[in-house]
Amino acid sequence: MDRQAVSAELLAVIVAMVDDQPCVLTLGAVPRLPAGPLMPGHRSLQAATRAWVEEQTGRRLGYLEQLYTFVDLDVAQATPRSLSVSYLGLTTPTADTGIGGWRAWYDLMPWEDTRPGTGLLEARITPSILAWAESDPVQAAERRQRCAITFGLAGQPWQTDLALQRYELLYEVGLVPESPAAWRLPEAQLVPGERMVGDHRRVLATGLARLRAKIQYRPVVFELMAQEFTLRQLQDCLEALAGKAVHTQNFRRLVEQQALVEETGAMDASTGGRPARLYRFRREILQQRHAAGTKLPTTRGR
Amino acid sequence: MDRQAVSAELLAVIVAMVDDQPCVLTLGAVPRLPAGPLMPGHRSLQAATRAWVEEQTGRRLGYLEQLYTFVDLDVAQATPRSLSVSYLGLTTPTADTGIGGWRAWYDLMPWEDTRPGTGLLEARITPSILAWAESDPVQAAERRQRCAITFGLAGQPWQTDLALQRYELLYEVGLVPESPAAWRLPEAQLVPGERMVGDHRRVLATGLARLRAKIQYRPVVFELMAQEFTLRQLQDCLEALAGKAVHTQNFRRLVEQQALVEETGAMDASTGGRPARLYRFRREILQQRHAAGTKLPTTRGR
DNA sequence: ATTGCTTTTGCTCAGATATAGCAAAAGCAA
DNA sequence: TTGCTTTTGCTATATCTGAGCAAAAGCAAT
Repeated sequence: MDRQAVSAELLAVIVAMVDDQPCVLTLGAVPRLPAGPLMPGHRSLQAATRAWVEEQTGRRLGYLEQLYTFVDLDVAQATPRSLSVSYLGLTTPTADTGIGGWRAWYDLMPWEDTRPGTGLLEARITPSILAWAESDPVQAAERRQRCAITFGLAGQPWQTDLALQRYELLYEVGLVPESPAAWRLPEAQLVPGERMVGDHRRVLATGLARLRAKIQYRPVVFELMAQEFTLRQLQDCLEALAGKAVHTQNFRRLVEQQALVEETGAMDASTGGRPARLYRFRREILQQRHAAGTKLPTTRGR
Repeated sequence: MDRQAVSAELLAVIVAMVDDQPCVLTLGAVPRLPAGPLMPGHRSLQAATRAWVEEQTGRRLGYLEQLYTFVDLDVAQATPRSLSVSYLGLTTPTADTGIGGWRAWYDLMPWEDTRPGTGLLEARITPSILAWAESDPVQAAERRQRCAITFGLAGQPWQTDLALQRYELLYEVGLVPESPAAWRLPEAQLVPGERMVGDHRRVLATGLARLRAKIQYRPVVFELMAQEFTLRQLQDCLEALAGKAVHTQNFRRLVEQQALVEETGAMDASTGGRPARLYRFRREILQQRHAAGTKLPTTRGR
């Protein structure tokens, strides 16, 4: 049997909030995700990932979940060469920066932040992808639909967890420099955002999408929060992760109703306005029921 | 660098409805999942899985999605030996059975079917796991909670998509024969259900859980249905997958409201009662919006 | 002290959804 | 025609959700 022996590599998307910005742990000048090969002595893929990240960054990891596995082909022979198993990890930032550094994930994919601001979508991306859609008369209708769904055009809602689909579309259109289709466009038209080594930006998009989806049905945000926090800080964190704003009062109602948090009794007066109560995550809830996440109150109006 | 070369194996949980029973494709006398190594010439993991399943069973696959990747350890040296990438696939059964055969998944894990019937849970499982919980005074409270959540005891609702957690609990308690803890119990106390090769039953549980979860937020059931079907057949299918019954009228309202299906105009008179309209899945919806799945109407009372 | 600004917190209201049950419609079989 | 089955339509009630108003509680400057 022509069974193929390949090397296996672990790849980690490690997320933390730094200065109220969602960041990802990267290494090197051209950013790359922490990674390392599977080696003898590793008892599991998860343990191996932990070991590599901790060795490369001097940081302890909390939450860690498997993302996706894909195969790297040998370019010349189109033969499997190595297997990459990617993981998503959540932590709180520590004082020492270790070897690696935190990089704001909206510097790496600015189009994922739709909070009031750049106008990047309207000004740059929408025209480009729509032009691409029309450029092939046969598939135009289908392509238009795809653009509308992934980027929330034509009355479609913006869906935060379609991050991967959006990256794939930009890649296909050639709007990111790492795409083979990028030569078709003048460099000035490319979408801003720092590129990464290999297909790491794609893996990052996968992690982003997974995190945004997961947050909605499992209480994982708290892995990113300090021990004590105000509801506003929690909201800011979720808004930063989702890249969109939510209705404050409804958000509070949702969180309190679910009994995800409890008051510590202390207050935080450094808010600039009325002092806010401090809360902590009720860890017991993980054992008391199969707790849901923090659904973001949506807006009706488009 | 002591980089480890391992072999990679693909493993597939292929599901179809056969005679209104959810079944999984297995091979061999002691059931095992279709599998095969990653080989030169395979362009992707997904393609490799397709190839293997089609070769081993002579069956074309429709939907296919990656489940999970884990590493098999060399028992003696605790060194990684091979990587298994598991997939979940959905099809409709064809007339020819190929080499493999369909096996009802509730024969493999009877406890996952809670529709009126066996009383397996109350009579056999609940007492055993509660006894296990109490057997360690220190962890008793915690264990009791875990049992209650995973198996829906003490007022907790039964959650269909905790199939993996339930299997893991049974494994830990030693109620399944493949568990190393099974020696502690007399064989008559073991939970019924055919065992599988290696840890395939665990992989099956993973697939089951994923399918049950996925059905709720993406319209994948239709991959298991015939071209045309009555709403009752659709409901039967979902009930069989979820292993629990739902309120018929509300189910119909949910499905129609979402515009997931459209009438074909034809009727099916073979129902035994009033003839039912035939429907088909509106495939367009996949392109028109990011369509949701068929949420199962819940019941308030426990 | 008062005014203005900010943020937190409490509350309400209308529209939408969900659960549950009643009952008629439409077939077959005895 | 009667009894049985399944499909289908409809309604009452409870709950949830989106949206907005406004008071409470701090700080800073006047």
